[in-house]
Order: sequence, then C-alpha cells, then structure tokens
Amino acid sequence: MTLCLYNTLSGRVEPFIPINPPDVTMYVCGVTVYDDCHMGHARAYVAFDLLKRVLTQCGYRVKHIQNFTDIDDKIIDRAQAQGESTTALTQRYIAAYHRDMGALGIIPAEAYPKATDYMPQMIDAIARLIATGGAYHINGTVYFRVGGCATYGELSNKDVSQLQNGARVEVDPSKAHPMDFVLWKPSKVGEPSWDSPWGPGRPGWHTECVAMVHATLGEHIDIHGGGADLVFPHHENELAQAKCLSHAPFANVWVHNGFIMVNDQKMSKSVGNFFTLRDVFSRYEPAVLRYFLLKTHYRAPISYSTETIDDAHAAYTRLASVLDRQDYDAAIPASKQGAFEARKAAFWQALYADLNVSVAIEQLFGVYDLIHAHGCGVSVLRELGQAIGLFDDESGQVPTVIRQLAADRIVARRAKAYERADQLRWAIGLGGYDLEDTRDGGYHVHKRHERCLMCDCRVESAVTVDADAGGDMDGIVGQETCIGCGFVWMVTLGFWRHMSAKSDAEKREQCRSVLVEGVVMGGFFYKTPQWLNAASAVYAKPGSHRLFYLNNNRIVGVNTQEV
RNA sequence: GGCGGCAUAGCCAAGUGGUAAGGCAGGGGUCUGCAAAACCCCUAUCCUCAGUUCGAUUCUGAGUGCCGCCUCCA
Repeated sequence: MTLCLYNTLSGRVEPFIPINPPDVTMYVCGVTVYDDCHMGHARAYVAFDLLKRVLTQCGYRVKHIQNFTDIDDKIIDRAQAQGESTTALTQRYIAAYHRDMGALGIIPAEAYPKATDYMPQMIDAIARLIATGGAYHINGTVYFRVGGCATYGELSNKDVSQLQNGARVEVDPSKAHPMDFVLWKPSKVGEPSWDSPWGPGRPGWHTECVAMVHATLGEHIDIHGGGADLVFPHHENELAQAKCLSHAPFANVWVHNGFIMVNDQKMSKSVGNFFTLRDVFSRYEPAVLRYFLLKTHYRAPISYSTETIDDAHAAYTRLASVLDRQDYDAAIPASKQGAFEARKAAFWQALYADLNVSVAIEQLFGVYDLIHAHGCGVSVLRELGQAIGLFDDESGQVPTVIRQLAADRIVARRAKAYERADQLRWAIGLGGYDLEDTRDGGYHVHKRHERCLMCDCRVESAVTVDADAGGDMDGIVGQETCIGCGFVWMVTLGFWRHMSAKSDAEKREQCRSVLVEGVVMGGFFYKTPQWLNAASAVYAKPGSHRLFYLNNNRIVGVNTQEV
C-alpha cells in the first residue's frame, strides 16, 4: 500500500516517493509568536501531526522541522505596547505554543528553529541573491526581483500580469516591480536590528524559511507544509528564492491544510472571529478538540460552532467510553480476529489515501460495535485511536475512594440492599463518576464531564470521605472546581439527599440558585449540625475564604477569613 | 479582474459510472431493582438545466449559490 498525498504544486493526489527512504524531511511553517494560539493553528498542527504519524506508520523516519517567527512588525508593536522586550514576549508565547500543542497530543518536531537564530544564514542568502541579480538594494532595503524568476506563480497558479497589484495595499514606489517583495528592511530607532551589508535592519518574512530549510534539512526536501493561506504569497516567495539560490527543486510535495470557518467566514486575526485554544480548552477537553479537528479531511474547511463541536464531543465521548470497560479487554478469540483485522486494514487504507480520516474514524466506530458484540478487543480500538493521537490522555485512573464506593455498592446490591446501593451510587455521582451495571452482574465506573454551574466551563470533580463516613454516609463530600472561573462547590451526600428537589438536575439547579446570590466565585455547601435548616456555604477566593451562612436557602451572614 | 475550491438527509461528513459509509440529533422497540449502556427498526431520487452513456450523485458544458487566495494570516 502506497501513501498518496495531494500536492499543491501539481494540483493532484500523487504517490509519495521519498528522496532518500527511509528518511523523510518535512518542514512545516510555524507561528509568529506574539499571541496565544487559536483554533486555526490547532487545525494546522493537528493535520501535520496526523501526516507525521502516518508517515511513521509507513516505516519512514521523519525529520520534522517547524520554525518560530520571533521577529516582525507585529511582535515589535506588541512588545512596545506592553513595555517589554521582544525576546521576553516571544519566549512567553513559545512556551504557550508548546503548552497548547502538547495538550492536543501533537508529537513535537525534531527542532523548532527561531528566525533570530538564523540571521547569518539569512544575510548570506540575501547577499547571494543580490550577487546573482535575483535581488536589488535601494537605500537600506533589499527587494527580491520577481521578474527574475521565470517560474514565479507556479505554486499558487498565478499569472503575475493578472494580479491586482496594490488593490488592497499601497505599493512601495521605490520597487522596480509592484510584485517585488522585501528581503531586508532597515530598522527604525529603538527597534531590534542586526548589522548587514545594507545597514542595520531585519529580514523580511519569506527569507527565514528558505534559510532554515537549507540549514536544517538541505536544499531539497520531501514535504513543505502550512495553512492554505500561506500558498500565496509566502510559499510562492519562498520557492522563488530557493530556486534562485539552488538548482534543487526545493520541496517535492507541498501540503496545505484548510481553514477553520466561523459563520461561513475564515477564522482570522484581522476579522477578529478567532477563539484561542485556552478559551476552547476551558469548555472542551483537548482530546475532544483533537477529535473535532481530525474528523474532517485536512483540506476541507471546518466550520466551528457550539453545535458542531458539541456533536464531536458526543461522538468522541461514546467512542472513548468503551475504553473504560476493563471487562471487554479480553484477548480476541481466533474466530473473531478476521472482523477486527478487516477494520484495521480499512483504517490504514483510508489514511494512506491522502489521509481520509473520515473513513478511518468510521472504522473506529466499527471496532466499537465489534467490541460490544463480542465482549473483547478494547486494545484494538485503543491501538487505532492512538495511531492518530486519540485516547493518549485517557488516564483511566479511577480514584481509590470511588473504587471503594463502587465495591461497597456491588456488595450491597448483591445483598439486595437497594437503598444503600442507591446511596452509594449517589456518592459516586458526587465525585464526578457514573457507575454502570453490566449484564453479567459486574459494573464499571467512568468519569462524567460536568459543566460549571456559574460559567459553563469544564469542572474537575473530586470526592472525599470524612473520618466519620459510613452509616448515613453524610461524610461523603463531592467537590467540583471550575477550570475557567475557579468556582468551587461542594456538597455532602446528606445535604444532597435531603434537598427538596427530586432529580439530580433540579438539585444542581437549586444549589446554583443559592450560590449565585452571593457571588462571583467559588464556594461550597458543607454540613453543619443543623444542616437541613442552616447549611453554610464557603466561598473561596485565592488567599481567603468567605463563609456564607445560609438559612432556608438564603444567605444570612458572611464571614471572611484568611487561609 | 485573475486563480482555486465547495454544493450529499434536521446537523456534521465519506464515497463510487450501476440507484448513497459513518457520526450527532430525533422517533419506535427489546433488555433492565434503580440508573445507564447495549442491541434492533425508521428518516436522502446526492443545487438546477443540458449533454455523453445501456445506466451519473459520480464524467462534460452552462447556470445559480457559497467560500478562499491575490494584504498580515495556520
């Protein structure tokens, strides 16, 4: 089976043939580090992460390089506005990039070269371009001569004479031709600058990638990639420079990913319709976002909305739920092997066909059905999912206290002590877990994903058992902490059971109606000797607690205390 | 103005010259101490028109609509 990829340069899907197998060289354009990463970045790097995983599956040794553009106008403006150095600013956002992409399960590149670390190489490249007539120097500025490159426009399929020059941006009158672009620009007073034969200044954007590709991977690489918005002018300009610097073809395959759309419009900084990954992670687990980005083919646009990501959330949650079924983790009998193998084969066949993830994920659901039908094979689902970076963060670690509660419940249930069994079920629920009985009399627990009562962000659940637990089980305390606003609420099983509302949903709503009255952040219910009539709530802020005394669900007193 | 892409059920989304995967949501049922889960069943003449063909959603042409690039952008 041969991997086939769509090549922007040829406009066709073609078999992927490495230059020096089993090595594969891949350069992916990285981010300009002056802000947090947004959904568009996630989409791009999830796409290339998938490509890298599939290449690895093919048996290739992938050397993947991805740059950080850490010097440009936006970075300088942002740093000046915030009164800090460009270095401090870029270091912070490079760290943020690694944090966010790590959460998404992106396999790190082999190296992340920074533009500022390749100044000598860029200056050398520009000097060579001038020497060959591919570029010219006017008053401290160096321009690339587009007219000097016969094949200019081949990547983006553009005819230079047909472009609307200056349609949306003013053309610099000193250029020899409107399409010529800046390779080196002089710096203004107070801006970071590097010495060069053309005076102090800094490089234009398009040169860094060429210099870094040459320095880290060589003059001829297998794959060059990035978002579709980079095709023109960025990659076109890179290609033109590379061709003037070397006779090598630069990159064999150009791979570009599609956009994230919001209300049928491209998500972009300038439009302002973007969501940072931090925002999204506060509501959805990174794994859900990865699934969401993965399930649509990498070149197709993905429309982002609450509806589409909730849809993905539901699908992913169902798929992942079976991973908790330790009872289904048995070895697959020989008679069933064929069905699982067929799914695996179809999975890889789909990915080899220009990364057809939709069909690959269909196989995941097929395996899911097989697992339920035959009571085995969880390992196959885990293996295939992990091959595309899903399920990596499934810790599957159920807290000891939850395990104990579940074990106690099954004892009670078998003894038909249903009232106690139900109390234990509630207790497990308070800790953020759901318990399900299985057909054969067993059970399993899985984490439940709740939303914050205050802001609708994700919450982390925990359950604790006081020393006096047992008996009426009032000592069982569930706690939820919002990762968005920091809201904390806590309720004992006794309190929960004696609330007037009937359903859990109504009880939650009742807790909420009490809590919102006082406040903004944080808090928990806790039992008092007379908790039925006068429960107290403690609201927590960093560094202090505030105790809200409640009576008949109304706040009757407040007491702040230092922690 | 130039170039490119897309139009498939309520929503998301594959795919093939021979009458359409999968997911989500919805409806009905089986099972069940409770609660779930699971399982079964149901929901599309694939934007319009013309052409090629024995046969097109799939190929060709025209049209309509939407999107992207031609500015920084993943």
